[in-house]
Amino acid sequence: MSANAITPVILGLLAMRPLSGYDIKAVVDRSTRFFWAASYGQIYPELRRLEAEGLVQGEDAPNGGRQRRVYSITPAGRKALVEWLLGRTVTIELRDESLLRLFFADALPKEQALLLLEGRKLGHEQYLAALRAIDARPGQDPEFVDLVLRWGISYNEWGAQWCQQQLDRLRNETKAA
Amino acid sequence: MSANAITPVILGLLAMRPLSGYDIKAVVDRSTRFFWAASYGQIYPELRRLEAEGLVQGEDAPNGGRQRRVYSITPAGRKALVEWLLGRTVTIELRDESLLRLFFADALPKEQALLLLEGRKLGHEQYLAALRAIDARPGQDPEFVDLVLRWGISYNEWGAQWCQQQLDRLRNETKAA
DNA sequence: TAGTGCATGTAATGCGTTACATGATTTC
DNA sequence: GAAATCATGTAACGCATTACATGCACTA
Repeated sequence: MSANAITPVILGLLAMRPLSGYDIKAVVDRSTRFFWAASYGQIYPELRRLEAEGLVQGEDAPNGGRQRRVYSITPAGRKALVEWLLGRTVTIELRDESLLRLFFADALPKEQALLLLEGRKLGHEQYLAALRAIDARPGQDPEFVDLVLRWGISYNEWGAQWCQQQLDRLRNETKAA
Repeated sequence: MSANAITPVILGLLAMRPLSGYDIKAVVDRSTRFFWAASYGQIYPELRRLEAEGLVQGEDAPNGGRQRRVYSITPAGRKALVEWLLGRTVTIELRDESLLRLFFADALPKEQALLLLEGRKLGHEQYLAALRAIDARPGQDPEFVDLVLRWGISYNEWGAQWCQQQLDRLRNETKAA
């Protein structure tokens, strides 16, 4: 399997149930997008490539006159998915602009630098609200899908708390000095 | 300032001290790389562009016969940096392959799925070791640079603990069932 | 004198996003 | 009948990484 970034996403989602390219995009936008995004420009060509490799199989399933092609995973596709799941992890990339700002915040007066920390805290809280809205259906999802959602919630709770702690610490230092 | 991804990194680092393109790459590889990477292919062209815009200023500073050009930030560059620092944050992207695996781990037998969680925990612990090695010089760095390093350490501590908690929980559930 | 580190730079490549085009169906 | 949603697909664009090219200086 010569993979690119969405390959495992497609195989992983199709391993749960058959989906069209459109469906895949919609599911990604509600789930993995938080740590792994995807666009049509990747999905459709990749579905065709995976079908040519025999890892997925497409079937025309129009809704009335509206064309629609639904893909299922093949046994070979399942095998490729498991191999990827058990292979060695490489990518743990974090691209966090708010953290970058914090890193350079010494260029600001202390007051304004603390504002950046408050902004970051707010970001975590908003993210948290979005994830909790998704969490409205307990027990609906497969166990590990749910686990990752919990991760997102815990991470943002932790992140907001961390910001608050640092705000308290830095404000005390300022006062003490 | 028409900015791309490394623009603020360059301005931010030059606000601390003058550096060559080579230096910038080296500093990034030891610091921001954990949440914001950079390559020569970005740095050198961008330095020239920023110089043309008057945000940085280069000066030839050869080491013997070895050419070398050191850049400093200009007042206009400092202004642009502060604007970026106070502007609105957008990018909070997480691209975490280990999380993606966890998300699809229902495709594996429970035993192997738990192995993924253990692998993630190990990843956090290794990351932690790398960050603690950097932490060997307390008080050497500017306050907020240090803050971000602390963030990295706390984040990985939290992440490893979270993995352990989930491992305990999932193992108990399996036993109870 | 061979290898490593300092130092700059570009061309090719790969990749993903954005924007656009098309058209049917459902909903208000 | 307009707007939103379903549905597929591609071309252009932007951007960053990789690989390569060059050459000096130090050190083992």
